[in-house]
Amino acid sequence: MGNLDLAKNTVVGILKTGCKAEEFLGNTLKPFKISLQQFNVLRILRGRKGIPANLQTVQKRMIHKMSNTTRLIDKLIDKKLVKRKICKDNRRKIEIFITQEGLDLLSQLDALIQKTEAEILVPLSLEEQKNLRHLINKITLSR
Amino acid sequence: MGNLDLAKNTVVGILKTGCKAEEFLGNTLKPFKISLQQFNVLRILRGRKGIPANLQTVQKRMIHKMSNTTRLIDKLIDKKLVKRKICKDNRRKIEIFITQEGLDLLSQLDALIQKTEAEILVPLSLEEQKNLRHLINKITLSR
DNA sequence: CTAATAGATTTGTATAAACAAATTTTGTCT
DNA sequence: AGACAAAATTTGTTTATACAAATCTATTAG
Repeated sequence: MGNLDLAKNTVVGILKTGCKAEEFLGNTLKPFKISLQQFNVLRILRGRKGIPANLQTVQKRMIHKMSNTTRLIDKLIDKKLVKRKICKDNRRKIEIFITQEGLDLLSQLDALIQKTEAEILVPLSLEEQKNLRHLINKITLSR
Repeated sequence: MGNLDLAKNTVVGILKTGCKAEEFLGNTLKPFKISLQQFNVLRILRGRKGIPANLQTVQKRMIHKMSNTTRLIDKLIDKKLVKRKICKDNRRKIEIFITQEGLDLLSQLDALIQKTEAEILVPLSLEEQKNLRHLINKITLSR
């Protein structure tokens, strides 16, 4: 393959791969009635191990930078997967926690998601996966 | 970097890179009031060089597999960038063409998009870009 | 302490997408 | 030709997203 349209082909490939990953992960999550974005927020909150997060913190770590995190959290609260808590003491910004129900759901999903990730990457050897991760990190970490 | 969470990190990286590309391209297109998906459909139609496409054909080549291509095309028709044509002769499926206005818009966008693609890939050398394209193709072409 | 300001969060509204069902078209068989 | 089955397209409805404006919180200056 030549490199006449290298950048174009590469970018289109990036988009397609992203779509494929979203599709696969979305399908895995569908039976559990949560979206990929909601799932990622849950994982962010779990990663904080009890330390509360405010909206801003969550937003910064989100993969999909959407303009409206409030409503996404609202959805998770409706599903009892997340709690909003207001510290009356210092009236700080609202703090967000994952509930036990949320943690349970995540631990149920962990294996399934891992399987899906493997499915997405099955065309690549371990060496190739490392290589891909390295190249991709160069792109995403260069903000 | 270890490979304990290799698959997970790689997939998250894929998602992030995809989002970054969508963001950059979307921002480039914003002043022109068309979405990335609409832009890609226009490019698909241009690529057919006058040969009409039916919905199915377009849908198959689309990067973002969405459930409703009809309305996306409707939007493009509203903007006069695309035409729907019905061959009365054989009553075939509806055929879709890009208009001159659509072609003009694309040729206006070509340079800008090329610049944006370069921007996205700027952290990578040419060799790395080729490498990335190769790895990514393995993933997307393995359906 | 109060006002002003900047930053964070929420709300309102318009637009787009997902999903399912209905309609239309195409191909095949009798 | 007519009827059925399969595929393609459209439409209705619900849900999610984008964007802008409004509200609220905390911080700083007077």
